[in-house]
Amino acid sequence: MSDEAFTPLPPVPDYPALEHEVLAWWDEERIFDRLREQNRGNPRWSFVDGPITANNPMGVHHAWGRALKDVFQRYKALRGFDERYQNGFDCQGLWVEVEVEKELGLNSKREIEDYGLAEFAERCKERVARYVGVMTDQSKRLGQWMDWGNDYLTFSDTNIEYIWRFLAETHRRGWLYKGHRSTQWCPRCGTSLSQHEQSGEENHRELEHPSLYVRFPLKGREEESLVVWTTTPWTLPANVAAAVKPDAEYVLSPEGEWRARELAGDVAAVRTVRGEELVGLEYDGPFDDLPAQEDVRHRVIPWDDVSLDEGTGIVHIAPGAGAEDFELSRVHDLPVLAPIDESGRFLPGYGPFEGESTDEAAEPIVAALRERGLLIQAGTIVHRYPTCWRCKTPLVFRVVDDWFIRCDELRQPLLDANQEVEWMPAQYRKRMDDWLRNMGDWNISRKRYFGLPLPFYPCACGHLNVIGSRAELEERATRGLDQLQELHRPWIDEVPIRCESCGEEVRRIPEVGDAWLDAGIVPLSTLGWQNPEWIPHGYGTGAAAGLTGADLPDHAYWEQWFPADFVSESREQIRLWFYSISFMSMTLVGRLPYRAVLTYERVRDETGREMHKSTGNAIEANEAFERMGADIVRWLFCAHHPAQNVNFGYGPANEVKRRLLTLWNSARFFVDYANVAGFRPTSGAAPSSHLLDGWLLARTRRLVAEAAEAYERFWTPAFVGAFERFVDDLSNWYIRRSRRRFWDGEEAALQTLWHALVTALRAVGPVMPFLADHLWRVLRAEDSPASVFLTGWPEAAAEPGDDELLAEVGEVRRVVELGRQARGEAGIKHRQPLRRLSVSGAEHAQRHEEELRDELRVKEVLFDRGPIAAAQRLKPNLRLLGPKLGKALPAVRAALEEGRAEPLPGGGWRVDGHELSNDEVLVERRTVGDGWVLAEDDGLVVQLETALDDDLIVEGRVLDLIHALNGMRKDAGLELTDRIRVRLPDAEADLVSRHADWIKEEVLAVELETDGISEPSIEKV
RNA sequence: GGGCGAUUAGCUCAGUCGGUUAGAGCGCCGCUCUGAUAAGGCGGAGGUCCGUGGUUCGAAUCCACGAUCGCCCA
Repeated sequence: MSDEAFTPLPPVPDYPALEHEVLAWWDEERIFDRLREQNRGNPRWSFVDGPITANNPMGVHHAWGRALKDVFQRYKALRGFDERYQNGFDCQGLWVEVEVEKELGLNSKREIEDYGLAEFAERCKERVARYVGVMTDQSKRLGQWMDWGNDYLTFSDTNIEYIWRFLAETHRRGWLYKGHRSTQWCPRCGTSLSQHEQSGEENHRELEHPSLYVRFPLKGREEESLVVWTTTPWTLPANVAAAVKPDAEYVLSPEGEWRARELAGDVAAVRTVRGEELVGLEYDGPFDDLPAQEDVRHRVIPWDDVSLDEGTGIVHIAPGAGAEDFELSRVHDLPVLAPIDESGRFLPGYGPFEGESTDEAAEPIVAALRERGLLIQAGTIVHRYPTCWRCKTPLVFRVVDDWFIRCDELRQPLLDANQEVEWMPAQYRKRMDDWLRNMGDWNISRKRYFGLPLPFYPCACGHLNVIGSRAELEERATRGLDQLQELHRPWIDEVPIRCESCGEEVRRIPEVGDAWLDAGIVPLSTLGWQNPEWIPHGYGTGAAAGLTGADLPDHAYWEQWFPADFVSESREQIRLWFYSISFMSMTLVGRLPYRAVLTYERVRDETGREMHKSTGNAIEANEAFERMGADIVRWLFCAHHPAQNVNFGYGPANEVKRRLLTLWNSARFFVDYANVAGFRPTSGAAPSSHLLDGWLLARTRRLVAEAAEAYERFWTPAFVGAFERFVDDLSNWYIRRSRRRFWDGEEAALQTLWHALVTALRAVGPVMPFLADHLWRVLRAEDSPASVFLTGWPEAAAEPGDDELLAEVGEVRRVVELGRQARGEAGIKHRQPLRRLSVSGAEHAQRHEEELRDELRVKEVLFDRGPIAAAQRLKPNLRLLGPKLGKALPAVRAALEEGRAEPLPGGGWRVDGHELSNDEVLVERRTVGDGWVLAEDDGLVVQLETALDDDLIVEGRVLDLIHALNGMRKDAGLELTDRIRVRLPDAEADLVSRHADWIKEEVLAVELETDGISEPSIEKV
C-alpha cells in the first residue's frame, strides 16, 4: 500500500487532458453500460431526442442543447430511473441535398437529374453516414451518454412507413388536398418553401433592387395615368390590376399622374378623389403586347391594406407573382399569369423575356418601359428580402401546385393539450399558443429528390390513392418491386400501383415530403406504436440499414415510453419539431407526445454579436472542447438563463475556470493534508461533535436539497448558483476556519471535509461529468462505486436543527465581514491584534465567540453589552405591521423614529396609541464611544476597540515576523513538513524572549537565535 | 397590424411573496490576507431600476398607457 492514499492534484486542472482520460476510463470500465444495467427495470423516465441533421460537424449551438439533454438524463439516472438514451439523426430532405449538391458542384435540378437520381441518392446517404460518425464522436467528446450505434435515422424505411401511415390517416379524415397557391419559391433549389422553414430573421438579407415608378395610362381619360411603384420589375409583364385604398385621398397632378395625397409630395392637385372613386377604371397594362397578356382587362380594384408609408398608394397587382396578389385574385376574380418556370425563368408567352431569369429580365424591362414612355423614375433601393434558408438565393413568388394538410380541425385540440404541458421558461407556452392559433395549412410537398416519397397516386379517374404502408404498396403494385431497394427516389418511382377506384395503373407524384414529417413521426416510429411484435434491430431498414442497430419495439413498449416526460430543443423548434410531433401524435393517437419542454435561445459570441464563419467570430465545437474543456462548455450553458441568448467565448470560459478553481483547490487541500495524515475515508458522514463539522454536514445536506430542487424543475441556473454558494462556504468558511485541524491531521475534520467534497461531486456530476468523475476517482473510498454516476443520488434529508445551524453560522459570517469592514475603516491591518470586539444584534453568534476572536484577531468579545453608553433605535417590522396597521403605519413609523414609544410591562410597546408586540418592533442597539470604530448592517452592529497596548504591538510584530519567515520558506521551495533553523537580527530579541515557542511552532523551526545580522534568515535542517 | 419577451452600475446580468439602506461577476481604484498564492478577502467610485400615470401604509416588483430593442406571426 502506497503512503499516499490520494493521488496528489496539480495546482491547476488541465480540463481537456483529464476529460480524455476520463472518456477512456468510462469506456474501459463500461461505466455507462453498468449504469444502464443498474437501473434496468426501474421506474421509467422517458426522454425523446429531437433529431440533429447529420449533415455537417456539430456547432457550439448544438452543444447547448445536447449538454442540457445530457444533464437531465444523468440526473434522472442518478435517481435510479430506467432510460432509453436514444439519439436521433435527421437524414433526408433539402438540408442534405443542398450540401451534396455543393460537394458535387451541381447547381440546378437539371444537373442533378443529369447526374442521376440513384447516384445522387447514394451520395446523400454517404454524406449522412459520414456525419453520423463525426457527430457521434463530437457528442461523446461533449460527455453525452447515449446509446450510440442504436440511433434512429429518419430515412429508414420504417420511419418512412410510419409517415405514410400518418398521411393515409390525414387523407382518410379529408385533410389532404392539392393546393394551387402562391408560395415563396427558391429558383435555385427549384422548390417552394413552407411557412415554418422559411420564417426567421436569418432567412432575410439586405439586398439592392431596382426601384421603379411606372405609369399605367387610364383608358378613356386622355393624359391621366396611375402611378405605381415596384421593386420587382420582372412582375410587371404579369400585371393584371392596380389596387387603391378606398378610403384614402388621391390627387391628380398637373402632369396627369394619380397618387395618394400622402405620398404625392407638395404638388398642386388638379383634382382630388377618394380611392373608391377610382375603383373600376380600366388602364393599359405595360406589356399588353405579350401573348400572355392577351384578353387581360386591367382594372383598378379596392384593397384596404394598401400602404401609405411608401410607394404611391397605388399597388401593381400580379397574382402569379405575389402572395397577397394571389389572394386578391380570388376575391376579385382576376386572371392569374404565372410568368416564370421552376428555375425562375420566363415562360413562353413572354416574348423577348422568355428564358431569362428574373434578374436578367430587369434591364430589358426597364428599357422597354422607358421606350414606351411609361417610366417616370428608376433608381435602386436596399431592403430586407427573403432568401432561401438553405442556399441563400433570393426567393420569388410562384403560383404552383403543392400538397397540404388542413389543420383547422386540429387547432383547438392542440391548443387545449398545450395548456397541460410544462413549459420552461413558462412564457414559451404562449408562443406555442400563438403559433397554433395562427398556423396555416401544412405545406408538405417539395419538388425535390432525396426525401420522404409522398405516397400519393392521383388517378386520371379523379381518385387519389394514398398508400399507407409498404405491405399495401407491394399488394397493389403493378410492377417494379424487384428493383425497390429502399423507399426512395428513383426506385420508388418505378413502382406504379393499380387505382382502387378504376383499376387503371397509376404513378406516384414526383414530390418528396417536408423534412419535418420525418422528424415529427419519431415519438411513434421509434417506440413501436402499433407494431405487433418486437423486431430486434428492426428499425435500421432501407437507407438506414447498417447505420444503426436500433430495434423496432412492439406496441407494449410504446405504451410504456409514450409520451416523453421531457423534451428539450431550441426556441425555434416551437414552429418546427414541437409543432410537427404535436401535430402527428395528435392525429394518430389523440394526445401530445411530451409532458415537459425546456427551450433555450441562441448562441452569440462573447461580445453579443451573432456568430458567423465569415466574420471569424464563430467557435467550432471541437475547438471549444479542446481549448476550454467540455465541462467548461457545459457549465457556461448551464449557468445561463435559457430565455436569453448566451454570450459564448474564451473570456467567459476563463472566468468560469477561475471560479471553479476554488473547488479544485478545496479538493487539493484535502488531498495534501489527508496524505500527510495517512487518512483513509469511511463511506458516509461520520458524526462529529465539532460545531463546524456539524455545520458543514448540514450545509452539504442543504446543497443536495437545492440541487435536487433545481434539477427537478429543469432549471440549471439555479443549480449553478447553489453549487457556487456551497463551494464558497466550503472553502472560505469551513476550510479557512479549520486549517489548524488539518495541520494537526484531525480525523473528524478530514472525514467531514471528505464527505462534503464527494457529496458535492455527486450533485455536480450531471453538469460537469468529467471533473466530477476525475475527482471522484481521486477521492473515493475503497468500498464506494467506481464512478460518481454509479452512486445514485445522495440521500441527504434535512435533519432537525439544520436551518437554525445554518442561520447561526450565517450570522457569524456577517459579524466577521463587518469586523473586517471596521478594521478597514480604522485602517488597522488584520495582522495587528486588537483588544476588544463588541457585537450587538447577533443573537446566535455567542456560541462562536472563540471563532470570532480568532477570525477578527481580538482578545475579547462583548455581546450586547458594549462598554460604552448604548443608544437604542426602534423601527417598525414592516412585514408584520403593514398588514396590521395599514394607513396608520406612517404615523407609527414616525413615532418610533422620534422615540415616542413606551415599553409595556408584559413586553412590547405602546406607540402612538397602538400596542405592539416585541416581534413587531425591531430594536437596534448601537454602542458608540471614543476609541471604537463601527460597522453595521441590517440591525447588526459590530465595533472594534482601536487602542493598542504594548502586548498587542508585540504580538503584531510576532505575526509580521511569522509571515515574513513563512514567505521565505515558500520562496526557498520548502515542503510543508520541512523543519528550519532561524536566525534573527538583535532588534527582534524581545520577540524571541517573549514568544519563542509560538514562533517556532508557526514556522516549524527547531532553532531560533539572534545575532548581528540585519535581515532574518532561514536554513533547512 | 396581432402576439411573446426585454429595458436595473462602464460591461454582462441577478433581484423569490410588494417590505426597511437595490445586488453579483467583470473592469477601474485603494486596502488586506497569505500553508488555496498567476488565487482568496474587504472597501470605494459608479444607479432617473426606460418614461408617465395608477393601485397600495409601502412599487425595480402589481395594473394601464407610451418609448426603445429583440423575437414570433400576418
